[in-house]
Amino acid sequence: MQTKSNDLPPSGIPTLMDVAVEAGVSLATASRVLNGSTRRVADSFRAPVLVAAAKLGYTANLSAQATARGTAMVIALLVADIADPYFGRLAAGVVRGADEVGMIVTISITEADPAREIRLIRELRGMRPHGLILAASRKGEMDAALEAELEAFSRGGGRIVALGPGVKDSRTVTIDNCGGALRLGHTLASLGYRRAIVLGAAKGVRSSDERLDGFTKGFCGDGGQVEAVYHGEYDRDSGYQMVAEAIKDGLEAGTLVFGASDVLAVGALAALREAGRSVEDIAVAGFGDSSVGRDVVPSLTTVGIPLEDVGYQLLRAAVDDQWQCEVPPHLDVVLRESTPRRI
Amino acid sequence: MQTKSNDLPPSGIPTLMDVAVEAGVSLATASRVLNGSTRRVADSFRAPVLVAAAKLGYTANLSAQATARGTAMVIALLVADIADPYFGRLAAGVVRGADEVGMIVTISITEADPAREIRLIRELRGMRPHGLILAASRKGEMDAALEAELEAFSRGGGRIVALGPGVKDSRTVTIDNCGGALRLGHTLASLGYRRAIVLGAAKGVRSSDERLDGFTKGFCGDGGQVEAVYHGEYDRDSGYQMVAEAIKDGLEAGTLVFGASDVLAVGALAALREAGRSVEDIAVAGFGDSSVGRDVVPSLTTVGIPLEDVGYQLLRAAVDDQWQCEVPPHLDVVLRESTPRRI
DNA sequence: TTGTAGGCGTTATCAA
DNA sequence: TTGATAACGCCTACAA
Repeated sequence: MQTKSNDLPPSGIPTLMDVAVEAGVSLATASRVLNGSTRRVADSFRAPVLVAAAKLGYTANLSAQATARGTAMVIALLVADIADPYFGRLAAGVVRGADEVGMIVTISITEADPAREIRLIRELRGMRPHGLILAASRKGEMDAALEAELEAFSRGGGRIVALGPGVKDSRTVTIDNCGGALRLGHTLASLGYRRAIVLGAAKGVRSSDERLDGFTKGFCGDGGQVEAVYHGEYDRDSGYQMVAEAIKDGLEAGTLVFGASDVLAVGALAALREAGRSVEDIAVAGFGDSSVGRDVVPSLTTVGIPLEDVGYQLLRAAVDDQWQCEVPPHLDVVLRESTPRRI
Repeated sequence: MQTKSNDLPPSGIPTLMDVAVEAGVSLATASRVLNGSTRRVADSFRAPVLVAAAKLGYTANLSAQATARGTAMVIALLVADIADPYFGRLAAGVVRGADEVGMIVTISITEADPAREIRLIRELRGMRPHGLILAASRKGEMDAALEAELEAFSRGGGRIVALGPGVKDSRTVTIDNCGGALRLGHTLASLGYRRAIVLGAAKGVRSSDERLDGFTKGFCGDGGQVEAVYHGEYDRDSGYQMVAEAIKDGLEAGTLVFGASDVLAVGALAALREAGRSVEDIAVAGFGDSSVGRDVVPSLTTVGIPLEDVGYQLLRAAVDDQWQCEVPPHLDVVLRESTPRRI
């Protein structure tokens, strides 16, 4: 039919060349009509190409496209643990946004291990992704090796987006931990609470520090007093332990327990229940509004984080050409049964 | 220093060529030592290449590699909703396995929408991924269009892995819903329960049907009796509604409520609590062992699914050359407070 | 064992 | 506007 003989894709998958031949146009023309180009092509050429592509079931080879363009339509997302619903919700927002702009999201798990994170970035870099989203909660300072790796990525034209400040060469999206916790402290003080103990992750974990600080500001600024600060890990058992210890230390009736994360608060609830102390006696509040807070008994007062929105913002930061730092989303206090009114 | 002048990577990112020049060897040699090849190269050549690569911070361009090889070191994972911890845990297993073999995982969300799923597969196909993992719970039969899309992928040399049977040209990994539910029914009957009502998702959702069937077999085979079957959605509110209705229909003391999923059971628990009925009166059991079951009060009896292992198996099925169907992992019954002994 | 050269599927430059 | 043709970065027969 044409000069070239192959009519059916020889190797299984039709290529742009197959389409061009089938449509009787040049490779360049086929490329222009099928894959976004600024240049216009006459309808008399455009139509047959479209027809041929549809008939052959053509799909652009993204790898080839990426090699030719020098960058792939890929966003690499790094989280600490995708089994954790916190990161799951975040990832959902990222993927939704990526879908809107025709990007593909790869996902990698750092396990909160800096060395691992570096290795992953190095591997990922090989894909020449359009953007790199760092959402693994980082403890402490940036490693020099990490910085070098990021610098290399950025020098290659990739965009770096970080959840939380402190990453060089990056656009940053923030969660207003401090503000949310402050409002929580304020609200609870206004409910009549005057004494509190607070539970955080290890010292130096930023989100924990911010939440503890914010809570303290809000609570104390309104007449409350923080009587003890415990540090552990961000997990349920740790919350349990810390409160068990607090009980041993002697916990006055009417005290409020604030956990810097919902899992901490849930652990606290369990410890209190086991010790036979009710919410009328010792109240509990958490942070994050993970789904468990709704189903636990008593249901948990907490601060909601619109994680999916945050994920979406992270993605926009990665793809928008003229992006500018938005104000972090407002975090709402969610009052439930675990903090009954005291006055 | 060499014939070619460029010593520093001109465009930002060093290429294999840069490494070869720096090391004073041919492109082919550099390729062989850096990127896996069966051929051996003398140490006197290997060393300088390694040094040069390290010095330049070389990373293979995965896209170029993929175009050259015709297939990318990528596994495309499709789930219904990554914000759902169920899929989150599954994804964690997939990613862990992928990491072991140096593969990258892309993640896409079907929202349980078949049309969307087809579109996604079509897009993904362009990446020439090594494998495609279909883990979005499918309701009903396979669409012909989907089948065509999968066939095209498979014809191009890609491997298809599905969670649950019914997908053509695919390797299948199964969750033993029926067996797990059967054991649960059996166990509860042996605890003294004799009457039950069961809560499922919509008729036709396979996992729900299997769990309901299995439970019924186990429970009735052991002297129990299923008195009513309710169908709704796989979510908490639906569980709440169905039980609220059941209460209206009249729920005898001593009855057991089995929800085909933990979220259903948690909703059931809430409805019972609101109606002032305790676990001593009406017991509840779920399926899946999602984390909420541990923290809810009373804690929830359920069947554990090792979802991360399942994810890992899915990945192995995608990458192992001589894979063979393994027996599905054993699901353990997890007895907790929501089903106190009746005898 | 090493190097040369052609090919992978696209894009982009530059004449026509 | 269209169409050759040279990149893009890498792999791999094939020849040395």
